Amino acid sequence: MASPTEASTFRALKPRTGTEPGRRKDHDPDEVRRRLIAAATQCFADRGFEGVNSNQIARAAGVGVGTFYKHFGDKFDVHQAVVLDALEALRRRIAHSVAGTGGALEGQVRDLIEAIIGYAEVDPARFRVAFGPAPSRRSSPRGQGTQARTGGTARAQVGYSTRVTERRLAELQAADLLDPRLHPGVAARAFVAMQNSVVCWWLEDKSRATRDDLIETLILLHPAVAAASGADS
Amino acid sequence: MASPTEASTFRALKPRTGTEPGRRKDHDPDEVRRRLIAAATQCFADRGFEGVNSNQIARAAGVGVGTFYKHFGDKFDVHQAVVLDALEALRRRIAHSVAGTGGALEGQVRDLIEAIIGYAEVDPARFRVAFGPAPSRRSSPRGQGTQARTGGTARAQVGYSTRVTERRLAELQAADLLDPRLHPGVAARAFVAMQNSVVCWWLEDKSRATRDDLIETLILLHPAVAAASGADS
Amino acid sequence: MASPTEASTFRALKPRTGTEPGRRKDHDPDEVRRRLIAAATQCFADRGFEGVNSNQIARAAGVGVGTFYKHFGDKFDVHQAVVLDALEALRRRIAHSVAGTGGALEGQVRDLIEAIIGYAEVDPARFRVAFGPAPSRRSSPRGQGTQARTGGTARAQVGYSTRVTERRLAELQAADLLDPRLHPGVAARAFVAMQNSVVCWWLEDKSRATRDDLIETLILLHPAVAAASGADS
Amino acid sequence: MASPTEASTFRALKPRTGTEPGRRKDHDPDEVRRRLIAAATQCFADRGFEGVNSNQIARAAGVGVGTFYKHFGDKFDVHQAVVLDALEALRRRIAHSVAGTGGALEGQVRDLIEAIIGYAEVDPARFRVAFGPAPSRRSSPRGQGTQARTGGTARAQVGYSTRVTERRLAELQAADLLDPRLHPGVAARAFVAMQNSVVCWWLEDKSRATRDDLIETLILLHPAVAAASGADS
DNA sequence: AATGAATGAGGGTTCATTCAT
DNA sequence: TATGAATGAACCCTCATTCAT
Repeated sequence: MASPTEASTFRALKPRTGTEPGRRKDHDPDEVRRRLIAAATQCFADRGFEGVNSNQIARAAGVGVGTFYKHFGDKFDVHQAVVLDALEALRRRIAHSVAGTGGALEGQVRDLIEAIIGYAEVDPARFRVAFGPAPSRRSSPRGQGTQARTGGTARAQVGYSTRVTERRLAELQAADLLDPRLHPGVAARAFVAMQNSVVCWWLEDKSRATRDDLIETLILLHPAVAAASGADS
Repeated sequence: MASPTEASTFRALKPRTGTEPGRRKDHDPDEVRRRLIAAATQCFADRGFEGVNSNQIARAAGVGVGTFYKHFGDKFDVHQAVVLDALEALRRRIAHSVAGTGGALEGQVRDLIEAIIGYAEVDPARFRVAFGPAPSRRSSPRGQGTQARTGGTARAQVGYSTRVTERRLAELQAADLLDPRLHPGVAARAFVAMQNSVVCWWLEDKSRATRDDLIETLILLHPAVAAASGADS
Repeated sequence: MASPTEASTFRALKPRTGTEPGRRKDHDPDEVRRRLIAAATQCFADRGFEGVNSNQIARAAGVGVGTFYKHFGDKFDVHQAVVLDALEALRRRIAHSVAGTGGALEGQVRDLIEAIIGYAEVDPARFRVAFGPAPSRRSSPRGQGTQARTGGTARAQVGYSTRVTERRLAELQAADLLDPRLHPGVAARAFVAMQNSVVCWWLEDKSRATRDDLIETLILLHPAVAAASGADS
Repeated sequence: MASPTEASTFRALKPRTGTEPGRRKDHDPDEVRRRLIAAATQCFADRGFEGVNSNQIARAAGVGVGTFYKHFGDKFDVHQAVVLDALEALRRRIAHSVAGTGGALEGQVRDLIEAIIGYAEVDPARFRVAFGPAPSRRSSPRGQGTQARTGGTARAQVGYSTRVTERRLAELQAADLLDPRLHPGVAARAFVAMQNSVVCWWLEDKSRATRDDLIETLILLHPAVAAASGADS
């Protein structure tokens, strides 16, 4: 009866397409979303954007693939979400940190950089995913052939910080506190790139430089300090 | 400068096999390799690293897929080769350009940056491929399971320029010409990142800033200028 | 005509549960079922049977997926229901239309065809769904492995009209009013196929032929007319 | 040495992504294509268009999936190819068959129908696939929402026969040999639909009618015969 | 040496179906 | 009773890689 032969009959009946569904584990509707984002962050940080796939992220979040696609259009979408979350968290941290500071320019810059590095230390995985190299949306599956280079995600990622910095530099320039030869747009982009690159690199192996080396160096290279005019530096 | 040690960084560039004298332009293995690299550069520039595959590169080079694999282990290998070639070309350009310059520090920096931008303008596709965001080697396929983050290619790419810059900064610091708070390793990395990011961004749309804005800003932000000590700046 | 036997062909049309008197328009199970069928009809007409899924139909009907499965086993079931409803509506229309007609054979055929086309014009979406190409039940999922070709739905769809027509033709043949070489079964099937095909084609773009062209042609090709014996045509 | 531990090391080396390739089984480049078409024909005939997938077709043809996609864009493409091949084969058969016939209209029609049925008998699988219900291209994977209804394949399938028939009928009408009330476009479409439907139905179970019943009935219902004008019929 | 047809693992995505609420 | 979040098998298709020619 319980012969192997019968066992195979059993197997033939089991498949029940439609699969084992919905034992609710959680109740909060976007608790799942959060779990997915967290899982994705960890996966991206560990194995790189290209090194993970949607199934793995879903599994890591403890949900089915389908659930992943209920929440995000694709892998790029989750990445985007990670970036946006990180940006918001960082923004809050900066706002909070700079809040008190009043006058000294270098003090402000120091606060900013301390905030950034503080955030990177508190949540290194998220920092690296959000501010490390941006994934480029594979031009298009079955698509026609648009330019790929650094997809829209990158924009969002770097765009915000860049714009804020650019505006600040322009103000300083208008107030004659900054070398007029400095182009705010270029400088802003430059600073964001250096900051992201350097902090991610440091996170990979903190023994590469001390926290202070990092901070002091970034301060010295921040456009507002590096190109400050007047009797400053 | 062109010491044997440094030369070794540029592995396998033109093995210079004995075929030289009677080379039939089309079947010279070197020629094929060059065609493959050129095709890859164009493909990567046009559709992004992720947007192309080895077959397409082979086709673009006018050779069979098999031939591609005779010359390169995979897509990453060609990319590596593009980077190496670009690095060598840039190194030559810089060497040539800076050669004459003797004294003024800022003058040297200016020459360096002019050389970089000059190169970017002369061969923008190659510049963007070599100095734009580095491809990350997908961990799983054929891979052993290592950390993915910015693969070995990135190292090579950014490593050389970084090391050179770092050494230069250390020298300046030793000569008391640079703020001692600046960490040469961090600063070097920061400068290379900003330079790559900013120039690639500019190449995408040159109307974003004038050539001069770019140059002046990069000079001002170069560690050697930004953190120069003494009555200089 | 409306004998109990025939009525049984139309299974489950409006179970007429006891809820009738105090029915809250929105929660009457019958009302829900109707809404689902209407939504399905529209979806199928718009995007094709393969182009829609059960969730979309449920959403279009303004109910949850679960509710869909309370009423129908799957997509094929709703399609079946649409067909059955259409068949019933068409049957009523024909019954009504032909009712008065007494003698002339061609007159009867004309009435029949006018009724069909009239119905197609009144409710083109339903006509196309019910009488256009029948969906074929995918064999594997949940399926046992039977031959797929034109699933059971098709049977119902075409079967009724065909049987009625076949019987009618057999009668005419018995009365010596029809060419004896004509095989009623084949002819009935042929007529139903041509009628469905032609009317659906016309509905896609009515400028393809005038309504009259359609009617006259279908009459001429109706077996009872085409193969009429005697001094008729 | 040959401990279980080591075995697992082995396993880790084995996968060799890239898979067992290219032992050439055949040499003719489009022998493979033919095999794929034949396999597809059989699969479609057996399990319906929706009942098969590209992997199954590939396997049935004794090739890998990749090879399938080398030859056809997707499942619809093979189906198209089957249709086109069938159309061509049928066209040749008809051309050959009707060649000799000179005068009598009914004789021509009989030859045509005999040819069609002859073809259906010789290659029933192909006939059913090519002239049975056409697959409708799933509006679009990830697409926007175009009208789906009977895709382009159907067009090709039915279009050719229809156009030929239509032209023929128009000629007869011009020659006053056909009832002027008959609309050639409608009639042609009607005939093709009835013929396809009836022959496919018959092929499913030949005991449904004799070969002769089929032929005689189709002749009687062919527009050129059914609506012949003059003292003919 | 060069070729390119062939390969199949694996990625992205859909959807019929269930069941806790 | 109605809901709809959750599920994962199954689908389509790509592409790195091999090897017979």
